[in-house]
Amino acid sequence: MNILNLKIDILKLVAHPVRIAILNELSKGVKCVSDLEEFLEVRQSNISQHLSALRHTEIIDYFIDGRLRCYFLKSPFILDLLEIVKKDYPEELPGPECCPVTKKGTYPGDRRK
Amino acid sequence: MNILNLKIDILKLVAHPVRIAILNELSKGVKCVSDLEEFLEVRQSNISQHLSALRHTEIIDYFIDGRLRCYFLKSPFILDLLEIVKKDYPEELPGPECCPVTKKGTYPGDRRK
DNA sequence: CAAATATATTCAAATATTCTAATATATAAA
DNA sequence: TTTATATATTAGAATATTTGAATATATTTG
Repeated sequence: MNILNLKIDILKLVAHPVRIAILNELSKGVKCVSDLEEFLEVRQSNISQHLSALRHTEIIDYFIDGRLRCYFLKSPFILDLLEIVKKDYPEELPGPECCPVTKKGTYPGDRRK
Repeated sequence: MNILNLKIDILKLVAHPVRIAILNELSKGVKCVSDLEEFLEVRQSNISQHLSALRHTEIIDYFIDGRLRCYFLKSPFILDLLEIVKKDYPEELPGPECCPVTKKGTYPGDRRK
């Protein structure tokens, strides 16, 4: 698998409310599954399923302390991603000038005869 | 819809090889659908479907020149996203110290008795 | 060792996504 | 005004994702 496709798989995983909440929590530090259960309103097995998916893409890893599995973030890409997800974007991009009512404008390429 | 869910929907859309290729192309400038057809190996109707999805989430917009629809990027979030997708991440995050073989470590929270 | 706790896995149903084929629409050219 | 070109929409099949329920596994405690 090439790098782009790997990133696409990661984006797909992050694009889920429960998984993004898990990742956001792990970005603050090590958490065990019970910690996550405390603030996620989904069943335990479902949390484990999401953690499993995140593990398989090497986004997270864990160590064991007794019967606790302690998860932590492994991917620096995720930190950058979480950051722009939290960032506020009040403005649209400037964009090419075109009439906002008729949506008419001039194509800049060479396809026009 | 709140801001987080909007961003999640956007991530879901970006997490697709054809759509990310389209967005990457639009990040370089205005392109009409035929321009996109030229380097995407999918059928025209499929490209239109992807463009439609991107329009509905307000990621892109278009203007019309004759029979050409000229698409352009509207969302600054996408520019930041494309940038980190292209960025190289050679290192893993440092992570908590734990034995890489046994995966044993010490839970930092207060759940341990 | 038995019971309790923490977590993972499997399976199946429900739901969502993706793609192709067919067709529709709008503009321009002949 | 017929025809060609550019693009969009719809419908349906194929595929993938998500979740809950049930169950399995490992560790600790009594």
